[in-house]
Amino acid sequence: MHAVAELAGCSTATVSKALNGLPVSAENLRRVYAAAEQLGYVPNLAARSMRQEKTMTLGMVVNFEGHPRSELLYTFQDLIANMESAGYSVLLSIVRNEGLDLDTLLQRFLAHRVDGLFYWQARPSNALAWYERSNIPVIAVGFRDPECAQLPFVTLDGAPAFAAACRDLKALGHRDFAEIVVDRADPLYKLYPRMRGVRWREIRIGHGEQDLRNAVEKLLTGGAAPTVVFAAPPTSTQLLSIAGELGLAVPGDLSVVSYFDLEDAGLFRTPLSAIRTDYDKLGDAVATAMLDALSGRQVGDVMVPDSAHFVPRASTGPARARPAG
Amino acid sequence: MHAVAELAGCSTATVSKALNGLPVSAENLRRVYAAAEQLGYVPNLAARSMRQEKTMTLGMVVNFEGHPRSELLYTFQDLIANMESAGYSVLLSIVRNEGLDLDTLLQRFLAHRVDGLFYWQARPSNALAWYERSNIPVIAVGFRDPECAQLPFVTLDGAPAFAAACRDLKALGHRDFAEIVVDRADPLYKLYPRMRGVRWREIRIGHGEQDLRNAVEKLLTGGAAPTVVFAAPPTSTQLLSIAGELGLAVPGDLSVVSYFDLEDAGLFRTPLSAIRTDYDKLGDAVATAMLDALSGRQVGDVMVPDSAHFVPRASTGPARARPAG
DNA sequence: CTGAAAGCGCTTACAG
DNA sequence: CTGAAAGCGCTTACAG
Repeated sequence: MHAVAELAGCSTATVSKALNGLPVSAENLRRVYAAAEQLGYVPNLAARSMRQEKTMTLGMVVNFEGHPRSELLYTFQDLIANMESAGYSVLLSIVRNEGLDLDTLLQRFLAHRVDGLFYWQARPSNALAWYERSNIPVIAVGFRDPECAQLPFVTLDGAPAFAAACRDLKALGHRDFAEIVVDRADPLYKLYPRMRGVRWREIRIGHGEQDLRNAVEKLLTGGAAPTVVFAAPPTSTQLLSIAGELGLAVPGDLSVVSYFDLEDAGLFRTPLSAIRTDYDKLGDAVATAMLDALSGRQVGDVMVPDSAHFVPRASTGPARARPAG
Repeated sequence: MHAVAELAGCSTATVSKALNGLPVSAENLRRVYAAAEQLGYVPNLAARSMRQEKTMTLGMVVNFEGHPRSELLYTFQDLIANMESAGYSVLLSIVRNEGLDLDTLLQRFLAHRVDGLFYWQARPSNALAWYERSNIPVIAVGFRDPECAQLPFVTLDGAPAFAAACRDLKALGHRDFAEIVVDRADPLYKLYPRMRGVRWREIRIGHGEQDLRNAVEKLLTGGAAPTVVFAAPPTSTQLLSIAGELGLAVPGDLSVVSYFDLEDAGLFRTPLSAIRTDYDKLGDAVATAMLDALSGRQVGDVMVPDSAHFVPRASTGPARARPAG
C-alpha cells in the first residue's frame, strides 16, 4: 500500500479512501487505481479486519455422524455461492469421528474471527458458549439437538411429505410402520405428527451391513413384522440389496421408503420410493437467515415450506396379507 | 491479550511467549495459562498473520463446468481433515457458471493471504500469475488444462483401468468405441494410449437431455454405429434411461461404460459398468503434495497409482453382430 | 527469563 | 479533499 501511495504520489490514507469509495479528487482516484493496477496490489484482508470489526469470513461446520449424503454438495454449492456474492468467504470443515474434534474446530474458527457460523446437524459443544459471548451468529442447519435450542434453526419442512407418504401407504393397507435407526441417530418419524390408526416401531441397528442383515432376518421370522420400513441412505439402499439376497420381495413382502432421495433412485432395479428434498431452497433460506443475522436482525427458526415431497416409486406397494390372528 | 497480561501480572510479550511455547518461567507459564483460561482468551489469527508470514489458511477452488460429481465430497472431507490436522483451515469455493467468476474468487483468496491453493480442474486464469508472483503454492487436482502446465498436478492414474476396460471390451468383440462429450469438455479417451485394432470417435452434445436423446437416435439409425459408449455421469446414467425409452437394449445393442462409478450403480436395473476411483487415495496424495509445497519442498506431478479399477457390470456385454459389409 | 518498543498493513477520527 | 498519526492484536529482535 505504501508502494501504491508512493507511485500515485499521495498518502496511504488517500489510497485507502480511493480504493474504498470514500470521497477523493477525481485526479487522485485515477492515479491510485492506475498505481494499484500497475503494482498488482491486493489488499490484505487480515490487516483490514484488525481495524474493522468484520473479517468477511464465515465458518461452516458439517457434523456427519454416520454417512454423509453427498447430495448435500449441492446445498453447499448454493450456499457458498450466495455468501460469496455478498462478499464473504467460507471456511469449510467436515467433522467425522476421526480427525480433529468439534470443539477444536469451533475454536479454530473463533481464532479466525469468523463473522458467523453455519452449523449443520447442531450438537451441543462448549465452544458454542464462546460464540454467544462474542456475539457471533450461529445458524443451525438441517438438524438441531434439543440442547442447542437457543440457536436459530433452518430446516426443511418435511412434515407434509411425511404425512403424504403415510397417507399413501395407509391407503395401500399398511398399518405397521417401522424406522431403521443407525447407531445413536434420532428416529425421524418422531419429529412428525403421528397418523391415526398406524403403529410405529423403531429398529435400532449398529453400523455395518451385517447389523442390517440380522435385522432384516429378524423381520422375516418375526410374527407381527412391519409391512413398511423407512430408512435414510445408505441404509435404505442397502436394504434393497439385502432383501434381494435374503429372498424378501420388495414391495411384495416389505415396502421401503427412503427418507432422502437419491439422484439415480429411479434407475434402480426396484426404483426406490423416497422423500425428495429441494436442497436449493434450503441453501437459499440458510443464506438469507445468515445475511439477516449478519446485518444485526433477529432471526428466528425457519421451516422452509414446500421443500419436500413424497415420490412413490416401485419399492412401495400394497401391504402383504397378514396371517390371520 | 492485554487483559491476559494484566491478570497474569506480566507483559504481553511474556503472554505471547508462554502461549507459543517459548521459554518462560514455570510460574509465569502457569499464571498465563490460568488467566487465558479464565478470560476465555482466543488468539486473533489475523493479527498473528500480520507479523508472521503465514495465515494457516488454504484456498480450495472447485471448478465444475458441468455437473458436480457428488462423490467428490468424500475427497474434500478427507483432504480438509488432513489439512486441519496440520493446523490449517480451508476456504472452499465451488465455481459455476452463475455466481462470481473464477478470477474474482482467486483474487479474493489472495486478499485472504492463503498459504496455498488447491485448484480442482485447473483452467487458466489471470489471477494465477499473482499466485506465482507471491510464491503461493498452487496444486492442480484432477485435471489440468495444458495452459496450466506450470502447476504441479495430482491426479488418479486412470490409464490401467481404462486399458483394462478396453481389453475386456475388445475381447467381447467390440471394435467401435465412442465417447460422449458434453459441451466443451475434453474427451477423456484421448488422455490414454490407444489400443490397437479399435476405432474411437467423439460424440459431442450440448447440455440437456434432449441433446443426448438426439444423439442416441442418431446412433440407432447410423450405419456404422459404435457398439460401446463411454461417458461420465450424469450422461452415463441418462444414457441408460434414454436407451430404455427408445428401445435400445443395453448391452444387447450398445454397451455403456461410466467413466466414474456411482455409489449405487450396482443396484440399477441395468447395473452400470464403471471405472471406480479411490478418492481417499487422491485426497491423501493431494494433502501430502500440499504439505510438501508448504514446507518449501519442490513438488512435481503425481499420478496416484492403483487408484482406479474397471468394474464390469451388466451394462457391458458382447458386441452386437455387425451388418455384413 | 523479562518487558519496552517497533512494526506487520490497514482504516479512521482529526486537524488542516 | 488531504495527510499525519493513532491504533487494531499480535510477534520479535533487542536490551536488560
